[in-house]
Parts: sequence; C-alpha cells; structure tokens
Amino acid sequence: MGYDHQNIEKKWQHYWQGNKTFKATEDPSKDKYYVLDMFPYPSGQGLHVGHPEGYTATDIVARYKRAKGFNVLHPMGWDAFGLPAEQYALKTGRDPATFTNENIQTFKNQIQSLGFSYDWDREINTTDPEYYKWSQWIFEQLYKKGLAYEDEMMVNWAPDFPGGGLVVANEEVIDGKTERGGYPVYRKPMKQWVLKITAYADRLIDDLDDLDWPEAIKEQQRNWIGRSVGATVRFDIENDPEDQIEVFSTRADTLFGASYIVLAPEHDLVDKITTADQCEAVTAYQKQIALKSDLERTDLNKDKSGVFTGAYAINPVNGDKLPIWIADYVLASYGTGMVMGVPAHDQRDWDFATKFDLPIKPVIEGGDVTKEAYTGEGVHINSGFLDGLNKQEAIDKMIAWLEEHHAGAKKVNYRLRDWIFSRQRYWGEPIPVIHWEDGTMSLVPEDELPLRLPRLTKDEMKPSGTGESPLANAKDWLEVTREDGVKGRRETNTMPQWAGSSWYFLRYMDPKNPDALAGKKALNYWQNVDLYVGGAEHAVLHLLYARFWNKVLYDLGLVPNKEPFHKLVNQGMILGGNHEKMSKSKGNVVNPDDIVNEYGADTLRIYEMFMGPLTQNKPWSEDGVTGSRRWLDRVWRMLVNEDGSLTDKLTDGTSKELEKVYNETVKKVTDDLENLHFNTAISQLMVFVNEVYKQDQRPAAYMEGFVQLLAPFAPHLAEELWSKLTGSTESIAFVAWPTYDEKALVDDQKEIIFQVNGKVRSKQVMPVDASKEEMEAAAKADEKVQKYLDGLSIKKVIAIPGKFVNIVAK
RNA sequence: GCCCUUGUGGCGGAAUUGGCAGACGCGCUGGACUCAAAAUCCAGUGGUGGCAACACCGUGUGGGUUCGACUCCCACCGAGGGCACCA
Repeated sequence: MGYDHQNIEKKWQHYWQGNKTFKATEDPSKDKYYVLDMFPYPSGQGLHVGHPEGYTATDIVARYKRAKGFNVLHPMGWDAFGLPAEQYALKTGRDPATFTNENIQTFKNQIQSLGFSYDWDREINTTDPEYYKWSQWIFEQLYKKGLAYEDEMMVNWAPDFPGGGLVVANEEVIDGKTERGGYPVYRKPMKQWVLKITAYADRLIDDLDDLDWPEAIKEQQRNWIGRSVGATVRFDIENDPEDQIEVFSTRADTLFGASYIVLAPEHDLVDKITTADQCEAVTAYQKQIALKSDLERTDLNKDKSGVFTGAYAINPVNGDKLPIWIADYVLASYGTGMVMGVPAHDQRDWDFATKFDLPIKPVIEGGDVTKEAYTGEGVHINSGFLDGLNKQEAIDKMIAWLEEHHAGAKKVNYRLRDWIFSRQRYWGEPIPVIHWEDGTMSLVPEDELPLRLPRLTKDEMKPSGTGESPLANAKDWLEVTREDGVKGRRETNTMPQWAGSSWYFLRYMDPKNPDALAGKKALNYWQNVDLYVGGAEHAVLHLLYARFWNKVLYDLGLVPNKEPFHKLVNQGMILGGNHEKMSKSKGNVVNPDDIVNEYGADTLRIYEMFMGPLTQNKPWSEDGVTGSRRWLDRVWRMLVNEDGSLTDKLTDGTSKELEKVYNETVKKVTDDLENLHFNTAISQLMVFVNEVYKQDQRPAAYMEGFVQLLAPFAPHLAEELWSKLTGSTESIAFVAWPTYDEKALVDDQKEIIFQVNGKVRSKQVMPVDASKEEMEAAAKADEKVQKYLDGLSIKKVIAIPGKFVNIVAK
C-alpha cells in the first residue's frame, strides 16, 4: 500500500468543500490579494490540458499567499454566452440555457477534481439573469453618458456566417475574415449599437505605462489603438465655394510636394464634386469597390487602382491646382477619408502616381524619386519657407503656418474605431432598449432589469433571413405598449460575448449583491486584480474592452481603481508530444481526466508546473507525467512506511547535514514563488528530497517545513502528510509559511576557482573571508596553475573574494 | 515590409549583477536487491581524441567589447506571434 492518490484526493477535496476552507470574507486586519484566472467558456468538449496550466499557477500563488498571511480572493465562474451554444441549439433544437448549465456542471466537476482552492460561494455565470442584469445596467450607464449610440455605419458583415450572417467588431476581423470560422467580411452600412471606446483612446494608451504586463501585450494594445500625431490640411475646391477638402497627414511638411488628392470611393463628397463627363467612370468604380471584401481590398490587391473625378483642389501653400481622384487605397474609416498625394516621399502615393502618370515632385533632399519614394531624413528643398529645415522643424513650422492662415491645424488620429456592440443573435444579453412607433427610443427602466431572454422554440431560433436577430420572432416578448398606448418594439440585437467578461472581475468581489454590481465596501476592500493569468489570444479583445468599461465605471465613481488588472501573465500553450498545437484532427489531444484518474491531480499539477516556464509553449510528454508521479511516490516513501505508519527515521530537532540544504530550499522556493518560477521551485524541492535520501535521519522540523513548501504545488498529498506528521486535524492551508535562517546559508569554507587566461585550471577550498592577496598567493602557489603559467609572465591578476582568481599571463 | 518573442546535450529545461555552461527531470548505461522480472535504491551520462591522467571543442551563424560573454554591442540565419495601403 503506497501513495493512494484516489482516496487522498477525494478525502481532501471533500474536506475543503465541507469546511469551506477557502471562503473569502473582507477582513480589514489582513492585506488582500486578488488572484484571478480568465474564466472559461464552458464548451461541450470539457476541459483541455491547457486549462489546468494557468489554473494551477494561480492556485499555487493563492495557497502561497494564504500561508503568507494574505486574505486571498480566488474565484471562478463561467463566460457562458456565445455563438457555439447557439449553433449547437440550432442543430439539435435543445434549449441553450439547459445544456449550458449541463456543460457548466461538467466543467465544474473537472475543475474541482484538480483541487483548486476557489471560493465556490462566489461562482458567477454570465447567462444568469441576476448577473446579466448588471451587464445591462452598465450598458444603460454608457448610454446615459453618451458612450453608447445607435448609428447607421459601415460594419463588418459576414453574410456566410452560419445562422444567417453576423456583424463582428473590428477586433474580430483577422485578414479580412472573421476570427471565428474564417468567413469573408464585407463592408455594409447597417444600423448598429456602438460603444464610444475612442473617447478613451488616449487614456487606454497612456495608462498602459504603469501596468505590470508583458511588454508584447502592451505593444499590441498601443498598435491597435494606433495613435498618430499630425495635422489636418484644408484645400479649396475649384468652382465649388461650398465645400472643402480636408486631409490628415503626419507629414504636413511635405505639402509643397503634393501633386494630387485622393478620396475614399465611399466618401460623401465624391458625388458632389464629380464632373459630368467623369460621372460614369466614378460610379462604375464605386460599384466595383463595393463588391470587394476587405481581404480583396487589401491583402489580395497590392496593385493600385483609382479614377479621376474631374475636379481640382487648390494647394493652400502655393496655389497649385491638384487633380482629385478616388482610390480604394484610401480608407473611408481612417482620418478624414481623404489624403494628399505626395508621391516623392510616400511609397503608396509613388505607386499610384507612377501608375497614373501624375507628377512626382521631390521636396526632401536624398534618394532617387524616379526609382522609389524617399522616406528617409533630409533637408527640405523646393518648399519655400521650409527650405533648409529638417523634418521636425519643418513639420512645426508648416503647422504654425496652416494655423495662422486658417488652412489646417495640429491633429491626433487613432486607428482604433468605436466598438460595434450589436450581434444579430439569440444567445446573448438583450440590449435593454425599446424603439417606439413615434420614432423615439428609451431604455428599459432600471427597476425592470434584468430584461430576460425569452425562451425560443427551435423554429423561432432560426435566422430571420433579414440579418435580424432571431429575437424578432419572439412576438410576445418583442412588442410592448406604453401607458399612453404608444406601441413599441424591443431592440432585437444582443450584446457580444465580450460584454459579460468586461466587468466580471468586479462581480466576484460581491457576487450576490442585489442592489449594485458590487457593494462599495467590497469594492474598496478588494480594489482590483493583483494577478491575472490567461492566454495571450485576448491581448486586444477582452483586455481592451475590460479596461474601457472599468475606466467608465471609474469615471462614474463606481469603482476605486482606474485599471482592473495590475499584473498580467500569459501562460504558454501546451503542445502535443509532436510539438504541434493540440487538435482532434492531429490526434494529439490529452484529456486531463485520464491523467487525474491514473496518476492523480497532484501529479498533473506538478507535471504541468515542472514542464518549463509558465509563459512558454511546452510539448506534452507522457514520460514526464510518470516522472512527476514517481517523484511524489518518492516523497511519500520519504515519510510513510509500506503499512501506512510514519517512518521511524524521523528525529527531533534539526540536523547538521540537512541544515544548509533545508534553508536553501525554503529561500529558493519562496523567491521562486514570488517570481512565478514554478519549474525551478519544484526542482529545488527535488534537490532537497535527494539530499534527505542520503541521510539516515529525517528531522521532523525539516520534514514539516518541506511539506508546507510542497503544499501549494501538491495540496492533497501535502494535507495528508501534514496530518500524519503533526496529528493535526486542521488544514495546512493557513499554517504560516516556513522561514529560513540566513546564517545557515553561509559557509565558512568555499571552493575558489583558479583561472589562467579566463580558463578554469584548478580549484581550492579556502576560508570564505580570505583576502584578495591570500587568494592570489594560493593561486600562484597551486601546482596546476604553475603548470599553465610556465614560461609566461603575469600581466594582471583579478581576484573576487569568495569566488575566483583569474591570472592573465602572456 | 514593420514590431515583439525566441534559439543551450538524445528530449523538457537551469544558470541572481558579465564570473565553474548543462541544476532538476526524462531517456540511456552500469551496479545493488530478486530464482527472475517489475518496482525501488546507488552511480554514471555535452562532443571528439586517449587505457588513463588529461587535452581540445562546445549555448543558431559571423564579427566586436572585456581579464572573463549563454548573458552586453553590431550584422545575419531559423522558429513562433502580432500589425500591415492607417496617410
């Protein structure tokens, strides 16, 4: 009878649940620590071995911080709205609410079988009306602040998306296709709900600086927001006193080099300025462009195309007549949707000008503009009052000139666009808005929230075919009548999956509060998330949206912190044994349930943490799992006999032989936990066990300390060993973390390295406080060193006390 | 094209501030135990040459800085990820 993981794990999971060991309550006498996992979407597939990686990491930190005396908030919940459930419902006719709850139960059982120390009393579920009541409430606050508006706008329309097509947010479009499923995306004007995330663009960029996040993620967010500082320039239009051309440029200094103007084909001004004889060509081009998907407009078509409108603009700085063209390389959605063409110093403009034979006029010295655009630095030429200036001076001077002559101004532009918030779907939070037949619109009153999703039959859930949400089929739900008899229709679009996850970290602080998204007291105590762990795939979606909502709530005085996640860590992916991403088709998927049954949750936890650094991708290895299990067996045998009794090698007091390695282990494991270096912490625990096996005596104090160090990693085994060792009936969870004796780490003798010309040639044990001179003398006297010095003269000697001596000789 | 990350034994990976490269684990080899095997325990294990002491080589490639470079600098190559007609 050895280490029986089945019984031990069941026993302690039962104990923790029965005793509510990990229940968190606000306790002002303790420092708080909030450690959070990105909550999962409870798919029908169940847990993947990738899930436990991050969850184990946060669980280790949670358990460590508890032992360090922190009051730890460590919750779990379900991001349960979303498209896969709706597609499954369409296929099977089953009610999404029902099978979503079944999936949640499966996920929960699986997660609980891994022994994570979540406070399950705080479990949340985004599809629970008591939860989405507050998602809707937040939407209403956004609306009241003018941050949620309905607009007829160009949206990303994916007509082939199963279930009748779908509008997706800009962030959900990858290479002109939908992130989910890869369906082609077209631009289409549609009336949609939009959130004004652009109003927060500057703060979303600037506040990144103070966050303890991976630099790569911060950089991605900065790129996504895409702040660019430049100027607008206004051009009069020949024979059209009413209108003006206004372009955005980061290089206003090249205005003297402008040789044409380009408008986006969709721009409103196009129809007004096009001359009669160019009308046909322009209309044909517009039609052709409208049929292209985003992918065709960008990736697939690097060749420039465009049409002349027949109109001319007047360059404000020199009065030049510039032809106005339309071309699809100018995007309606960025800047003003118009650009000035400076072919000599912009490659795109150069390509266009070359193709259509427009003049190329250099205004910066350098390069050869007959071959390509020159985008390097240089002195201005052919530029009137800018001649002789360098880039920055010229930009500043030109902007001053434009402002003085009312022909332009300094301007900041963003790549970020407002967040398209409507989804033509059933399985999401209903947007709490009513459209009245008198043309007005109102919010569902707060005291009527939550606005519940109606149940739909299989037929009702089918797409309407118009691109409208299936909720349009729910007649009883849809139609409302006001007290004054005016009829209305509910908004049928629902919120995207990102809504529920944009604020869930706040709900955990006070998950049952019926009167607020969370109570003041709880919010002020827990503040924000100290450590947030999850996959890097959410770099610009979830993490940007959650920061945005948090800032809005902060501005409303509802949350105490301007940023929701102080420290962010992205765990790496667990790859298949063949170093490829796990997938069903490749047949390299590992099911965590199998590992837990055969080897135990503690083995899985230890293995996943020992594989390598948390943040890196690592291949799965079955041999690695058995190795981890063998080590836990070894730990068990270190303390427990075959018959289950404690080993008779246990002794009172400490031991000289183990003193140093024990203290080193406490120090190393503690330091490594602070830095999330779980793999090296485990390796140090292994070193300690190896040393213990070399000794006959096992000092109880060291054994207990070791079990405490092990507890965050392998909590079930540690609880069992702790109860055997100490006879305690209490959990190890709150036993104070071991400390180490600094003095025990210092030797009075140390091995000193003797180098000749940087190569190790000899070693000698010396007193640790030996002086430089003593070390140098010992090195020179060393036989082997002398051998290498033979025939050479010593040029220099470097000696670092306690480390090494290097003799440089020629 | 631009940006970020990364490259160390047969494999996963370690190496604090520039100071013994390869901790720990897997695998492999040998030994102990056993009638035998498994399990376990102990030892060895970067490459080349040598019976050996030992020598030389060695952290993607080529340079450089330094008494000393996996670590810092320059150029290049490979892998992974992000952005990409954003004016």
